[in-house]
Amino acid sequence: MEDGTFESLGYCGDTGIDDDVLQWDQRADCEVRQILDRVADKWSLLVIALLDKRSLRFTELRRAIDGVSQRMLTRTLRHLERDGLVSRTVHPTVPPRVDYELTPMGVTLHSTIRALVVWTEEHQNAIAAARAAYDRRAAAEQEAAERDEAQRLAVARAALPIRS
Amino acid sequence: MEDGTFESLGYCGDTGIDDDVLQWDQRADCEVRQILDRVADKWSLLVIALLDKRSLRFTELRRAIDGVSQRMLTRTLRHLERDGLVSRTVHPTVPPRVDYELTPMGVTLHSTIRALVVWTEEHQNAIAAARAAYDRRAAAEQEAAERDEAQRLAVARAALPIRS
DNA sequence: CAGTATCCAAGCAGATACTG
DNA sequence: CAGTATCTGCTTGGATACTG
Repeated sequence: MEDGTFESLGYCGDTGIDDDVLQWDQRADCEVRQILDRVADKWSLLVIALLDKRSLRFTELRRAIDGVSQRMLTRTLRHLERDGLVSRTVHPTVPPRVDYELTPMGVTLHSTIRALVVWTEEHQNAIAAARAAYDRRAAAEQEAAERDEAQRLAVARAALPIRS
Repeated sequence: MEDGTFESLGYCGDTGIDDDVLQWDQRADCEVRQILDRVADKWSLLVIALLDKRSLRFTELRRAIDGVSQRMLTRTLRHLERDGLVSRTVHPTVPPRVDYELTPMGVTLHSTIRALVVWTEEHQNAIAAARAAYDRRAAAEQEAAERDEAQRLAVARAALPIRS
């Protein structure tokens, strides 16, 4: 079984420093990181959103999500299950049937996430504008640099003796 | 210049389907994804948190964050700048001085993120417990499987004629 | 100081094949 | 059906060296 997530905490534990600004950054963040990593990965969010409406079977999720490979869906579900956000119920029938549903904690997480979604919806235009502006500036600079370069080259060539 | 983030949207655009559950999942998420990816990556969160208190110079950030390589810090800052969350001010002095600070939009994002941080702080115990429980169950199953295997092996060996 | 450029290793994620 | 196992390419991120 491939894994990860066990040793990947980085620096946690109590740092004796708490010097400057980094109070919650170091302390809280090492916890927050893991949750965020869970929340933010490509599929978790989709799964949580889907399961918020009703419990679903493995294949229903697979079909609903579209781009996901069964490997990734399995991994995602295992992680969510491990974190206590999703519960997994195996019905011992033939063929086997497995239902996934949000735990109460999973539901509260989903409503918290909604705040971020709302923020995003409210600001997506501003962000798109910012990006467009940034890219425009970058392109302009790029072009300017190329003009400069051409200039320098032309000057250098003119300064050299014509070689045959 | 290495990049990414430009072509990485996956399927966006209007899907004519809106069949089932996946209304906001497909539509909103393809926008939300990019923001979340920004918010969730290893360093962005730290940078935003640090800059929320006061504007900082490149090296101040570098020192404050500790584990970050200058390459990653630069990338992170460029991304945040492109999204209009952080502003970059170059003072044409010698040696050069560059200040980074949160834009108004960056500030609102930070307060939104706080909700997630709060959620995490409130639930981190529950999550830790869930993980411990999960790992315990997994370990137990693992062990059981190994006992079974040993059993089967012993039986198989007993059933075979003693060779030599 | 504040970067950019290049190289390289590790981990993530997809495709495929197999199983209870 | 609901997975696990394996192989592999590609992206991500760190280390290092160089520049305006």
